Amino acid sequence: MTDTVPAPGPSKPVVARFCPSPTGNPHVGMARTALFSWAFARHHGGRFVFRIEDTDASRDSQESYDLLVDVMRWLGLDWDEGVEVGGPNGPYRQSERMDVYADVAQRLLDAGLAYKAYDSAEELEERRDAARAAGKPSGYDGLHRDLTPEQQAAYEAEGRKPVIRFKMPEKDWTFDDLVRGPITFGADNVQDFVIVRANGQPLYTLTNPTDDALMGITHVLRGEDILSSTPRQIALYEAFAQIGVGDGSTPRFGHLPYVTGAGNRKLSKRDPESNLLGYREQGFLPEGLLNYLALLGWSLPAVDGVEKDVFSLAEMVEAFEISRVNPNPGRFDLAKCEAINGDHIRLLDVEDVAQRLVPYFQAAGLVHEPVSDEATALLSAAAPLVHERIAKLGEAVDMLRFLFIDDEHFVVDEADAAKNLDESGRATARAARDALTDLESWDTASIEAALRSALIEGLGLKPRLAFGPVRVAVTGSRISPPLFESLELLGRSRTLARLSAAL
RNA sequence: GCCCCGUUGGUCUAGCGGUUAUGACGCCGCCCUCUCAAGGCGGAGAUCGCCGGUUCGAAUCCGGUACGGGGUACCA
Repeated sequence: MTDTVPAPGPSKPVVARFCPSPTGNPHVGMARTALFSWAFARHHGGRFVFRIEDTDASRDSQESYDLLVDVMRWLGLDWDEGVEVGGPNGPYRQSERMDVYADVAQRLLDAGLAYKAYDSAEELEERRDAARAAGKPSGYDGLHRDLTPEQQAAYEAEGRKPVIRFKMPEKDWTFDDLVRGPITFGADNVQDFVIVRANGQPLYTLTNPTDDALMGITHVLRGEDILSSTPRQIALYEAFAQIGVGDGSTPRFGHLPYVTGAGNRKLSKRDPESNLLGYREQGFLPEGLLNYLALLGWSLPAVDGVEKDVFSLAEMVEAFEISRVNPNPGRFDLAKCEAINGDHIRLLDVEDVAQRLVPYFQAAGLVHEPVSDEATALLSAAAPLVHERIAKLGEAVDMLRFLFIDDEHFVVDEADAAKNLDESGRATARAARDALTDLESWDTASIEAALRSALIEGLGLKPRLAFGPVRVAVTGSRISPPLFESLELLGRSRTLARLSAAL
């Protein structure tokens, strides 16, 4: 359980996968699972498969599917095989593979490894309650395990539709979890389970191992929530070996801890906090979000005793050792996520920042489609002013609004105006206007020199008091990007107009 | 009820039998400074869930126990 994880067979290359079901919005826990599985595959030079498990028509949606693909691409977690890109083991949407599952189920039935069970929901519940009351595990009791053809016919005659249950071999189940080490489930605690519903639809319990076997998956990294279904899947693999589904091997399993939210609960799809799209809308960088998510349960090994918590995907791939994954759940801390994201923004070239800002300014209606050369130039010139001031791209919009907004829509924050543009503030603004009116050269250095001379030397003001009124009058807020640079970008006429308007 | 997993400052995390228990986020203070940030420096904050055991020595190994989480579906 330390160091490199051996592949199941000798020199068998790693094949990992991510296989969400398309329900609701993509969430952060999902992204973390995808990231770890992806990083594992990439670290070992293996393949990464992206499959969609849409076997539950009542919960799955096309919209959710589209979002999933979109978000994986946005994150930059590329897949070698799977949905949208195809591959040798397709199709990769389970809804398109129903014939495969029907065939596998039939073969399990034929081999006597599964059976039809006719229990009604009420009967099952009754017996479950009884077992519970007796202090025993509450799974299926195997009542219909060995029905005779006559008994089956009798149930059929009653009009009962059978489910197909897999016949669990009676033995203890031990597997060596990639992140948790050896885990054992006693024979009594893993009962026969349903693999095909009464209406003929296969369940996850069947489709997931079937596809993993058929797609040659060697390492299954998934959420802790399905840890306890692992013995069933292992049993199924052993059955597959008998009926010739897959290559007869069983993958290794690793169960990743939860990402929890504000309480201590697993972050669910319904928590707004967990919505991946929300992070994109706010201006999280994929590299920032992924970096933070990586930190939830994993860390880059220290080099010379120095721990590094801001890193690139490439660095993660290089160092990603599954044995370093922490088994205990981690709470999603938005403040830290933002801090890490801010670090990544600062790591970007300014020009890159300017480009990435475009969609946010468009969404705010400050830049229009198609993007004009002027807008591009202004954004490029303005990006340096906010580059180290934002933690999320979206924050740049408010900071730079004064530059992009047309003069009719420009508004000054009332509270800030009240404080900074009182009588003396207006006098300061007037002096600033006068000093700037005939300035020879409209550039940052000249503007600064002129204002310092007029306001600090001329009026004898402290810098803080001198520039406050100008800042509020021109940018609309007492908090702004650096003043002189801002004025240069705004231009002389607009600057003067705003100063005048403030008087 | 039964089964499984987990437990190091508020949060994340390092640690693999001997450390003044690591770092990050957050918080507080100072410096820088035209505001806000960024950056720099410093600080507070952990009897490593608890009880026993092994050992010269335990956050690290073992056993209990408490608490938290998950499963126990014709969801995944």
